[in-house]
Amino acid sequence: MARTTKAAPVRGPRKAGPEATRQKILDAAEILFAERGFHSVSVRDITAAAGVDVALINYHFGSKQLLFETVFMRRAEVLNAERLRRLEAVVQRAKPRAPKVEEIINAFTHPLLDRSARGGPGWKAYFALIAQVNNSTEFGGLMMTRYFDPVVHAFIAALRRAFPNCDDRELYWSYHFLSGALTLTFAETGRIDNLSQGACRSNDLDSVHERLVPYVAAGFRALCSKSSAVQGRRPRRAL
Amino acid sequence: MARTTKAAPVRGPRKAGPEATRQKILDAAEILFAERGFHSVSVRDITAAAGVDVALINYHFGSKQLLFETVFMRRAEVLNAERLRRLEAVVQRAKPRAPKVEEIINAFTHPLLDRSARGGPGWKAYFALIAQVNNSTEFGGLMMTRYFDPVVHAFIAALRRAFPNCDDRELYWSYHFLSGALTLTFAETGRIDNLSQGACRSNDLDSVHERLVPYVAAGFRALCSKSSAVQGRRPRRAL
DNA sequence: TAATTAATTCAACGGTCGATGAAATCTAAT
DNA sequence: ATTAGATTTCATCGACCGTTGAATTAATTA
Repeated sequence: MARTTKAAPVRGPRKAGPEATRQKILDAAEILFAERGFHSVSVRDITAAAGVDVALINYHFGSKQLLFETVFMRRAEVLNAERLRRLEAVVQRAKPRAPKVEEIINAFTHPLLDRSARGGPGWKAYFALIAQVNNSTEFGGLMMTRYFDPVVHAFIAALRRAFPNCDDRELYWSYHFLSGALTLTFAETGRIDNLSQGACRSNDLDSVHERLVPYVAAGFRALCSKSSAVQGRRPRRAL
Repeated sequence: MARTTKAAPVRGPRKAGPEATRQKILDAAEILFAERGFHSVSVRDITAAAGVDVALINYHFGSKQLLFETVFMRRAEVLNAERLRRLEAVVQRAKPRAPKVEEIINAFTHPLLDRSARGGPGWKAYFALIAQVNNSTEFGGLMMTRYFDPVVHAFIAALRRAFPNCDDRELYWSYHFLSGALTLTFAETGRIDNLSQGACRSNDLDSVHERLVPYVAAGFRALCSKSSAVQGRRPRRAL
């Protein structure tokens, strides 16, 4: 099994070493999982791309599945820390009032879209992976909940104060729509490029963000503003 | 190879026959692909669930990949026909004015959400499959474009008349956000159930639809109404 | 330097994968 | 009933899967 002793070398930079191996495996796995999904990537694909021996995945991570979860977790912690920090900053700056909806949404989305746009290929692959996991019946509910629930709850709490008369269900469904729009953006499937015949580009994340924030903010306001938008909308004609 | 002669038996109901075999395979494949994804389902899984011999997948469909595309195509044609019909009806009824945005969106989404809610397990699985494909880097851009572009172009055209002064890019991005929100809904991952601690249920598609339409309509209006929402919003502070 | 442990390499395990050729069975037309 | 063709069954192909034990090398400690 993997290292059972001596937490970490705690030594300065070294020529190579086990930690470098771990990172090479994680980096290669991240990109391959993002491109082709968990099941269609073999451990031999990963170790070949990382330039290491096949046995090292099981030595360092225990199994292919645990490697997958390690990939997923690695960057989640970095992200969540910054998202909570930004959210807190926005809330403090607006006190004693609630922040604008756009500011709350931006605190939630900017740390993601900014890294996908400018964080390098590792981050780009990571978000493409998130897009797959979020929409998969197999992993979706469990893994996203495990790693991202705290930050989402903080996000919802901030919005709850911005819409004090709003039923929680409206907030949750509004978040659900934001989540779908955001993760499809991460996937960068190229579909919008085909559809618009080049007028829009999947990888132009700054353009997406510029539009996502007002779009979603308007959606939140439509559902969550005081007089519940859904209840008294119209005689509830058949869907 | 598969049937090369005699287009179809063109005979009344029969006890079994090759067409029944084809349908049993398609039904089993649809559910398994939706639950676990293309690569983690084996042809033996499918033929076992369908109660037929392994060799029949290659005999009737040529390969596992072609079976997948047949599953994808089978219900797409039915859907697109009804969506175009509904859109046309909405446009005709509103003449000479453009229909309300909500009506256009509803013509696009209702045929999908209604079947996912009340069409039986085959339809439910089919939409979960769509959710996976739409967000996958591997298949997303190509397959969605191949099978759904015509209806999306008709949908965009109707919205273009509802927002006559709107740049096409705003329309395409707005559609992109709708697509993401809609397909995450199809996935029914159970995430929103966890997040809301039961207040919202992934499988309550009527509640989602009630909220999706006004949410998305508000988003479209925010981006697409006359004075371009993005251009003159604010001094374009750094994202 | 010798002993100890961590890290890596190598070869192989049993199992499953998608696919297919040949034989058997069934159906339809003569 | 005979024949021809469509469909199904069966056995098996070579390739690849995730994982692991044993041997080897490198690093650390005594």
